[in-house]
Amino acid sequence: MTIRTRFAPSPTGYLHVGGARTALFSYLHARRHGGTFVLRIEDTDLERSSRESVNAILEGMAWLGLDYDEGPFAQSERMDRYREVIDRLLAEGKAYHCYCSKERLEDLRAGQMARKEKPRYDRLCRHRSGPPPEGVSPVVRFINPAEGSVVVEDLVRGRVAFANAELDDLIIARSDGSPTYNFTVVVDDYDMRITHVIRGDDHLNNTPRQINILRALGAEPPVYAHVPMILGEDGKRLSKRHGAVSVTAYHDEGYLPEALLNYLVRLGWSHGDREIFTLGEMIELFDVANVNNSAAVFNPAKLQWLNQHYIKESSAERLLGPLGWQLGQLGIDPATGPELVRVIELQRERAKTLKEMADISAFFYCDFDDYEAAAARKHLVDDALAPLARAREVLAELAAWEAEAIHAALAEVAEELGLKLGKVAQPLRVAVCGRAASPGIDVTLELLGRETSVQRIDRAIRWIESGDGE
RNA sequence: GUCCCCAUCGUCUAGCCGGCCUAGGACACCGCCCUUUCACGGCGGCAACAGGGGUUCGAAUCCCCUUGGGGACGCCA
Repeated sequence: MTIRTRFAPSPTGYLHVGGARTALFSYLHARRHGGTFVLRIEDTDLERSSRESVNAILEGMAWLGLDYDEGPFAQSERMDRYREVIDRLLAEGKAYHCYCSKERLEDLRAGQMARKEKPRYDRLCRHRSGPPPEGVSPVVRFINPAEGSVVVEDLVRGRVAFANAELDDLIIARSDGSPTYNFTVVVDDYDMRITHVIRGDDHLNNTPRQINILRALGAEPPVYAHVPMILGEDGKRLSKRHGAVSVTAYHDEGYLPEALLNYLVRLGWSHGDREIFTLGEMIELFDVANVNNSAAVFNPAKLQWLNQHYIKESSAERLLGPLGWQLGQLGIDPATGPELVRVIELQRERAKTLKEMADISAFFYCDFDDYEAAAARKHLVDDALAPLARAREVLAELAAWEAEAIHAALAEVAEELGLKLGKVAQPLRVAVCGRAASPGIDVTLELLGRETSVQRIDRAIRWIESGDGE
């Protein structure tokens, strides 16, 4: 039998890193075994679902490169099918109408909590006789076995047993007739012939209910694998207040999808001491059975390290698109300055994100407004006037405008003035970049071009002379 | 509260079918080196088996309890 996995997000927001990780695991499991990866949109809650969220999820998946073989299927388009199965369960006496009001249900719950019991439906309507109450649209409840237990043989958790006595008759259709989550999941996984359900830990408790429904339908349950949750730094479930959690936010912040994927796969899974995996390597090595069983704290610093790693390892061509996009966000058109590939080669080891790379490379393409305060205070001082002026003269006359010649010229200026190279290079750097950090001053000047370099040196000299730094 | 799950450095983890562990790697952090700045790189350092009982010649590894954390308990998914 060929393996079929699925990712089934509900479109109530953006693709979350937690969701992305379960998607990745499901994807890897399918790919690893030459199976099929299905994408299903769980939008039975029309109130909270939106088209924008669906698009955001699709975009996130595409950016990460998690391609699916079937779907996206929308549950909202399968309502007839759910209705059909509900009717069948009703007809077979495996489900019943419940007329209990929300108020009664709330009171019931409150009373049980007060008695330190687990809140569950008391099955009043299951044993109700006589004509149905007037004017009440009932919900449909599934008849859960009252005794015995359900054993889940979970691929990551191992054997987990739940007593049926802990479960109640859950609602499978609302009073408006629409089906609920635990029911649609079951019907879909069944209809779509899903063999392996890989999902978040938070669904482990739903599993026995789903298995019971599956059995009532005469179906064999799939294999389950419940992967641990991702927590924030405070140990609480990861959410927006922990910072960026949506996949697109990471794109916007200048992360490479390969870095996010690599980070995510190492959250709960490992292969010896290895840290770096390409998607292809993950497919080759990943095994859900090796997924950890404890929750993991999301660590942005490590993600950043991986991102920097991939920035360093990628070809300059690979970074062209993403960096161009970042520059565009700054209102810069890369065509107006030095060749982007050359800039990338100079900056790739100096940035943890592409956004940062755009920030520190902007000066190549447009004039900056102000000098970085600390840098100017330290380097654009009276003592810098002489080296700046001399460097300006020499550079303006330089025969060949290329790094080697520039370096030689600056070294000569330093020697001539009896200064260390740093005393020449640093003021120059601040003059042309606006900050005290940049690639080597020689290549920086080369890429910037003679005209711009000289202009900016003049500007710095005027700035010092006018005492703007005082 | 009830049920379910989890528990190795600050974080991700290796180890987990017991001895090779004076517990390994990575991130972060701290030093040193390289150096025209910032990075990169190199070298070194700090730092953990939650606690208590068992089982055993021997436990991070197996069992139990405690504690701590997470999750579920909805006409949300």
